[in-house]
Amino acid sequence: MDVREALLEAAAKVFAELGMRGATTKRIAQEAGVNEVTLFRHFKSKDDLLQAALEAYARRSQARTLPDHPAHPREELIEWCRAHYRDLHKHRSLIRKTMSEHEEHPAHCATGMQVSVRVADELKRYLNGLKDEGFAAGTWDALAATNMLIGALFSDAMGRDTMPERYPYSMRDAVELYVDLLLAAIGAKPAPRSGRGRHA
Amino acid sequence: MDVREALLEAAAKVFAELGMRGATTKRIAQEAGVNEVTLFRHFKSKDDLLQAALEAYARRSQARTLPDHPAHPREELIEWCRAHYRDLHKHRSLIRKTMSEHEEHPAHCATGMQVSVRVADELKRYLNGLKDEGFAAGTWDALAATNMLIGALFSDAMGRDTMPERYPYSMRDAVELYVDLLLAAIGAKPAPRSGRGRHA
DNA sequence: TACGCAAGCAAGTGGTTACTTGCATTCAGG
DNA sequence: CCTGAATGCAAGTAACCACTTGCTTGCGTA
Repeated sequence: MDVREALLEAAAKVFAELGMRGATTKRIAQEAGVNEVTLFRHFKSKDDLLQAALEAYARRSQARTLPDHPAHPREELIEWCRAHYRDLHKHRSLIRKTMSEHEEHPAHCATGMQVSVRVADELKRYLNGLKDEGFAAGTWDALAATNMLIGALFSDAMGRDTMPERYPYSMRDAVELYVDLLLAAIGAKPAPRSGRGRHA
Repeated sequence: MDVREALLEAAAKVFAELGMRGATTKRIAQEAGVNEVTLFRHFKSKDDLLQAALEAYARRSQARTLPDHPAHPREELIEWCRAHYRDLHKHRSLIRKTMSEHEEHPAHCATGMQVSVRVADELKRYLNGLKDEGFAAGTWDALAATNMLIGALFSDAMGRDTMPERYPYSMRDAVELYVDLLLAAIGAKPAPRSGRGRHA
């Protein structure tokens, strides 16, 4: 079923550009290189197609993992955040459109947001690990710290093109800046200066 | 010109619900309690009306100010962030729609984003003041810290209804949690415990 | 009273939308 | 060679869209 696959991909792309209302069946079919009628032979409605496309997107973006036991917090966090940031930035249009569908198509919205929820869970687990294994002192809330870091990455990835004046530093620097601020916030030791940055 | 005012308000409301494509002239006129033709007598096109409505929104949300010279950083920040968070949460639908218009209507998007840019400027100024006047030690980047705190507030306000599982704590607690994390991040003294929280 | 302005109303225009129908084409497998 | 499934194509339907036109109505003011 190559056609079905092409339609899902085309739907996601056109949806990212034009949103739910703007993504017409005609345009999606064109993008997929098939006849509009074929679209309706594979999916019973436009809504059905978009839902499937967003589910495929959510399934495709598998969870990036952080180590079960922290060893080099700064390096590990930076590498993970960089990967997460790349995903956010790459799919920023789709994410923006998905969020804005919350009022009219809550199901579509929820499907797209699954990714963020999984990502946040993973980071929270890791930060709790930092606390448990003595890498960070103090009485901070792991969930709040998680949401703060993910929120910084998210806002940066969403706002960098819509408000460039707010983000004069590079995307690469951004991740390090946020991670270092977070590490300071949770009272993390300045890191046992070992093999620095060996990230993709 | 009471009708014009009503149309601007109605346009913003309907746009927040349905987005640019969903906000039909018929629906906006209905919401404003006037005839659809009247809409076109006041604005030369739907695009024109929406642009004016977003400009009115941006103008209306005047800048909240932080003190020129910090005295009680924690209290001042919490009060200011609470006000900012309230605005974000109140207008979250409109903000989401505005952001998602970036590809198709960059002008509308830019107009709506002005608010955020002004808010970020104000916070950055204040954080630099904290550094200059010895309230916070260390070598942190004021812009990154600004974007981190605003990003946390923004993501929370946008995500609280679309991803409730990520935000089990109350909106009120959220602001304090983020502010305290930021203060720790920038090495702020735990505050000269004076007259606590006297916020609206 | 007469004028002019703002608004309402009914109708229409030309275009687009999601989705359907009927029929012709291609092509792989028995 | 025949069958059946997947696709293309042309056309059509009923609804909706932004926007226009022509005419009427109400109201303040000169």
